[in-house]
Amino acid sequence: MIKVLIVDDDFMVAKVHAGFIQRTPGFTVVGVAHTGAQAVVETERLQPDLVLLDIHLPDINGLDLMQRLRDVAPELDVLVISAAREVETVRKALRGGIVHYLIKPFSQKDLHERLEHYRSAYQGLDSSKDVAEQADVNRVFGLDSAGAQGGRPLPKGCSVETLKLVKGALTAADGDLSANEVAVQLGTSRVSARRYLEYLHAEGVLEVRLKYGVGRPERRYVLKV
Amino acid sequence: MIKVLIVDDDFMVAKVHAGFIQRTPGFTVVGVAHTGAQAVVETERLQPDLVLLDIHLPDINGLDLMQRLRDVAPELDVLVISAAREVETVRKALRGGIVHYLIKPFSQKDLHERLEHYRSAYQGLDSSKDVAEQADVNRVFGLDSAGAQGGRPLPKGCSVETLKLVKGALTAADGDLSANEVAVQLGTSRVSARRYLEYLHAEGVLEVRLKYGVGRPERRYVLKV
DNA sequence: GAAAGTTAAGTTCATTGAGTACACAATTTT
DNA sequence: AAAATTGTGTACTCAATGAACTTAACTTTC
Repeated sequence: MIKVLIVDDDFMVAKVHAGFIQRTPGFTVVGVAHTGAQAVVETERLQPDLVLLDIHLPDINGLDLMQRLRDVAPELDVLVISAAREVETVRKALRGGIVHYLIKPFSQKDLHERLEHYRSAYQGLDSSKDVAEQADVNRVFGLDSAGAQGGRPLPKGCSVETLKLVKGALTAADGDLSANEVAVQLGTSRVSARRYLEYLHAEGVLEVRLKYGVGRPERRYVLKV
Repeated sequence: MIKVLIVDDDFMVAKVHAGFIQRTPGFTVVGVAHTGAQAVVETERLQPDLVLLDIHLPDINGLDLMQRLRDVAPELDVLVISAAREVETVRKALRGGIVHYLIKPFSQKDLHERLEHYRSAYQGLDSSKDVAEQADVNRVFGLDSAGAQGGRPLPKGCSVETLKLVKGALTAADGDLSANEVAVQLGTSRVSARRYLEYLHAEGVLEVRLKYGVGRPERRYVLKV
C-alpha cells in the first residue's frame, strides 16, 4: 500500500483529493496537512511514500517546503498539484525531482493516470530489485512503449472497450482460449473476437498454439509470459 | 544553441561524447571536465544549459556533485550517464530532478533521442513563455501523445445546466443508458447528449460498456461507483 | 497415398449506431 | 446595430460488428 500525505491549504480541496485517493486501489491516505509546518510534522511522523503538494500555502512556498520535506524523509516522492503555471515555478519544481506537475484544474482522470503511472514506474523501481534496467528508468520518464494504451492507434474497426474485454477474458482464463470461447464469454461474434485476438497476436502480446483433432486445427490464444 | 558541459573521468569516453554532441544540431560542447572540482569551476565559468554527468568520478560522488553544480548554476539541467545501476543510486538521481538517467552502455541512438527530447520538452518551457500549459509539463514527462484535454471548465459549447440534467438522468436511471435514451429523456438531440456523456467519460465520471448486436455496437454509459 | 470427410479459419458485406461539419438561433461584446 | 460567441440541432459520413459465405488444414477411409 502506497502511503499518501495530502498538503493543501483549502480544506475542501484536500478532502476531495483524499477521498479520491482513498478510493484508488493500492493507495491510502495517511494524513492531511493545511500548512507547511503541519506538512513537515506529519511527514516526519507518518513517513509517507508520496506527498500531494500544493504550491500555494499560507506559511511557506511549496517549492521550499519540498526541500524541507526531503530533509525529513529522503525517500519521499512528491507530486505537485498547483494552479501556479509560471514557467519559472514549473522549471524549478522539475529540477527538484518531482514525480509530476499537475496544473489545476485537472480531471479525476488526469490524477488517476498519474497515480497509476507512479505505481507502475516508481514502485517498480524499489527494494524488490537491486539493479535497474534502462527500461525501468525509461518507464519513470514515460517512455514505456508497451504498458498503457498510449501506443499505436488500433486498426480501423476496433474499439478500446472491446480490446479491454478481450484482454480481460484472457487474463481471467486459466489457460488458453479459442476465438470461439472468447466470443461466447464476451457475447460478441467469433469474427470480432478473432479480430482482436489476431491484433494482439500481431502486437506480440499473445501466443498461438494449435490444437489438433478431427478437422482443421483450432487456434488457441494465450497471454505471453 | 544549447551549451553542454561533459563530465566524465575517462578521457576517451568524454571525447566520444563531445564529438557526438557537437555533431548534433542545436547543441554545442562548451567544455569538458574530468573531475568534480573541474566540473564546478567550468560550470561557473561557462554557464552551460546542460551537463552530461557520469556518476563515477575520482574525487566526489556524482550525485553530491550535482547539488554543488546547482548551487553554482541554479538553471542547470543534468543528464546522468552512468554504468551505476543500483536502484538506490537511480532513485536518488531521479529525486534530484535530472533530465534523464542513461545506463551504460547505451547506443548513440539512445543519446540522440534523449537530446532531442530535451530540446523539444525543456527548451519549449523557457523564457519565451510566461505561463506553462499542462501539455508543456506533460511533454517533459513524455506524455505529449494522448494527454490533450486541457481545460476542465467544460468544453466549448456546453452548459452547466445541461450537464446537470445529463448527470441527473444517469443518477436516476437504474442501470446504463445509451446516448439516444438520454437524449429522448431530456428532450435534447442525441448529439448533445453524447457531447456531455463523452465529456463525463473523459473526466472519469462515467464508464462505457458496449452492447453488441447486429451493426455497430451501442455505447452504454453508467456512473462509476 | 489420393479422395473424402470434418471442423474451424478466414472473408465479404449489409447493418446500425457513432461521430463530424456546419448551419442556426440566442446571447454577449464591441 | 454589427460582430463575435455560445449552445444546440440537422444532415451527413464513418466505423464496429455479425450473418453468411468461402477457403484451409487437418484426419480418416479405402
